Amino acid sequence: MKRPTIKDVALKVGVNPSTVSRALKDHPDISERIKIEIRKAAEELRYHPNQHAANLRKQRSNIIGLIIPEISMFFFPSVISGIEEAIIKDGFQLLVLQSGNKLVNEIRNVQICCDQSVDGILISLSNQTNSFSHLEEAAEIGVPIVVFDKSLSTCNYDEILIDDEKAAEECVNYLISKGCKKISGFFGNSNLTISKNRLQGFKNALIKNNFPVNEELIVYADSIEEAHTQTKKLFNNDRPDGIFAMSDECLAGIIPALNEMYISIPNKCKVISISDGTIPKLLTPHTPYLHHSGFEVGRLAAQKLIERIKNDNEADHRRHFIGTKIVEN
Amino acid sequence: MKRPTIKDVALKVGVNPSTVSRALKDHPDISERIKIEIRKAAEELRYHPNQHAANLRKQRSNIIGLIIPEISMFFFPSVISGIEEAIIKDGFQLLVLQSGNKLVNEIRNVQICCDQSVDGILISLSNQTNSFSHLEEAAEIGVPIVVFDKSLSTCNYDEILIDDEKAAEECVNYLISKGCKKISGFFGNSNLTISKNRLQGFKNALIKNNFPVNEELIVYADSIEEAHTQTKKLFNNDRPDGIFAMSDECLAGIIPALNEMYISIPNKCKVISISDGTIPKLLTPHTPYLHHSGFEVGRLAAQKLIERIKNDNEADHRRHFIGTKIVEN
DNA sequence: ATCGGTTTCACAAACGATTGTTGTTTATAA
DNA sequence: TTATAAACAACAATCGTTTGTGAAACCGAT
Repeated sequence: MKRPTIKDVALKVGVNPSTVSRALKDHPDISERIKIEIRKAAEELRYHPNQHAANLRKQRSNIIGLIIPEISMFFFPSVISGIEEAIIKDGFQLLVLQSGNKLVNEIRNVQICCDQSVDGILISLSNQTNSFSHLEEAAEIGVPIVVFDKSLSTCNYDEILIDDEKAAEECVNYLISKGCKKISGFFGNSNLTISKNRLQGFKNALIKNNFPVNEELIVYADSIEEAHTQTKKLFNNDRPDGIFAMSDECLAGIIPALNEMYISIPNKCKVISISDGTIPKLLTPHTPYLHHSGFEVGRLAAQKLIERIKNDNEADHRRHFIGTKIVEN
Repeated sequence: MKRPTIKDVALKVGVNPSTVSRALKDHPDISERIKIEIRKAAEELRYHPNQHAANLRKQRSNIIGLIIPEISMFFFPSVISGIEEAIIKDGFQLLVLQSGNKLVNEIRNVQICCDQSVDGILISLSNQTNSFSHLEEAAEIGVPIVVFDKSLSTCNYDEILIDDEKAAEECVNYLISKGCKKISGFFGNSNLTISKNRLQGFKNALIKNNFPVNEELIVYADSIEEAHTQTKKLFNNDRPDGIFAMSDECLAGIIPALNEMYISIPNKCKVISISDGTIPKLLTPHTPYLHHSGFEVGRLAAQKLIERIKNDNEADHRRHFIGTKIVEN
C-alpha cells in the first residue's frame, strides 16, 4: 500500500541508501555486482524516487511553468504540442496555468511558479498586462523566462515572436495585389503589442500604397462573437472589398458573418488572416492566410528556455523572429 | 538573489521556524502580536514556502495529473477549463500530460504522476489502451483515479461519461424524424468504448425503426483528413441523405467534403453530430448537434476526484452520466 | 611487511518545511 | 501564597533524497 522509499531498497539489499541512490544513477563508485543487485531489488519493489525529496535536495524541479491567457481552441493547443516536443527529451514536465486574460491571475500564476520552484517560465501575456513587474520577482531569484507571442515593447526577457508589423503588411499587400480597393482590418485587444504592431503594419501597407487610412475600417474584436457582430455592423455602413484578420478568433467571426449576409468570398470581398492554417481550412470557403505556426513558436520558446536553464540563465536577452509565409488555399 | 526560507523569517523576527510556520497558518497557539510581526517580516522578505519541502513533509503535492490523448483543438481545451474551474478553489495545480494516443506514453505518464506524487489522476484513454493494468500501480499506492470520456468497459474506477449509446440513438432518431431514409454513421477509433457504444446506439436506432443496418454506411475516421476522404469515397458509392458524426473531428471532415461536392446541407443530406457546439457553429452551414459539454465533463471529473482525495479514496467506484440534449442551430 | 593507490561503500549532513512534545511564562483560582 | 491551568513558543524529529567526506578493503609494488 505504501510507496517504497530508497531505504526499503537499501534494507532489502543490505546496503546504505546512498549506495542505492548512486547505483541507480550508474555512478562509477559502485561495483557492477551491487548495481545489478540493487536494480533488481528496486524493480521488484517497484521503487521510484520521490520527486519532492529529490527536488528539495537538488533545488530544482524539472518543471517548466507555462502561463497563457487560455487554452481555447485557437493557437495554444499547437503551441503546447511544440513545447512538449522540445522539453520531452530533457525530461521536463509542464505546469499549465491559465490567466483567463486577467492580470491578477497572471500574477498569482507567476507566484505559483515560484512556489513550485519551476526551472523556467514560458509566458504569453494577458490582455490586461502592461508591465513586467510581476515577473521581476521570479527573475530576481534566477528563474529563466521566455515570453512568446503576446509581449510588450518594454520586454526585457527572451522573446519568440513573428515580425508582426511585417506580417500584417504582407497580408495587406496581398489583398492590394488581388485588386482590393477598400480594405478593413480586424484586430484583437488593443492593449497588446501584437495588436499594435499588426495595426502598424496594416497602416504602413496602406500608406505605402497611397491608400487612405480610414479609421472606420479598423475594427477591434476580442472574441469570435464580437468579430461576428462587428462584421455585420461594418457592412451596414461601409462595404470593404478586402478584410485583413489578425487572428483566428477574428476570422472565425468574420467568415460566418459574411456567409450569413451572402457576401461572396472572394468575389465580393477577399479575406486573409494570420493563422496556423487549421481554422482557415475548417471554414468555408477556404481563405488564404499568412502561416504562423504555433507549434514552431512553442518549440522554439521551450528550446530557448532550456538553453537558459542549462546555462544558468546567462547570455543576453534577445528577440527572436520566426519565419512566416502566405499560403493560398 | 536567493530565495528566502522560513529560517530567514524566523531569524529576522527572532523566533523559531516552527513559530513562523504556525503563525503564517494562523494557528491558535501563536499570539496575535507575534503573528502580525511575522506576517510583516514574511511580506518584507517576500517569503513563500518551498512547496517541495512542504510536500515532502506533508506527503502530498496539491497537484493533479491530467493524462489525455492530445490537446488538439477539439474537446480537451474546454475540458481543461472545466477542470481548472473545479480545482482552483482547493488550490490544486494541473500537470498536463499527453499520450499522443500511444500506450507507451500513457504508461510513462502514469509513472510520472506517481513520481510527482500527484494527489490524483484524471485520465482519458488513448486509442491503443485496452486494459487498466498500468493504472493499477498508481491505484495500489492509493492515488485516486477518475476516468472520463474515453474509457473501457472493464473500467474499475470512477467514470464521467455521457450515455454514449443513448446519445447516438437520439441523434439517429433526430435524422429519422427529419425524414432521412439512408443514414450513415462516422465513428472514431474502433478500439474505444466510446466508439463502440455510439456505434451500438446508432445500430439500435436503425433497428428499432426498422431500417437496415448497412455496413457500407458505417465509417471509421480517426482524424479530420480521414473523415474528409472517407466522406468523398462514401458519396462515390452510396448517397446517404443523413449523416451522424460521433465527434467534432468527424464533423470537421464531413462538412467541407460535402461542400466541396456541392451536396447541399441539409437539403440533400442532413448532418448531426455529438459536440460541445463550438465546431458546428464554426462550420458552414451550421448543423444541429447533441450537446456534450467538455467543460462540464472536466468540472465533474475534477469534482469527483477531489471528493476522493478528501475522503482518502473511499466510497465505491461509480459511473456517472452527464446530461445531453439536441441543439438545433 | 609496508606503503601509495584504487575501489567500494558507509556515514552523516544537508535541502526547507511541518508537527508532536516539552518547557516556560503568565493568569487564575484556591 | 501556592497550586493549576492556559497560553505561548522553543525544541527536535521527520519527510526521502543527494552528495561530500572518510574509512575499510584490496591491489600490486617496493
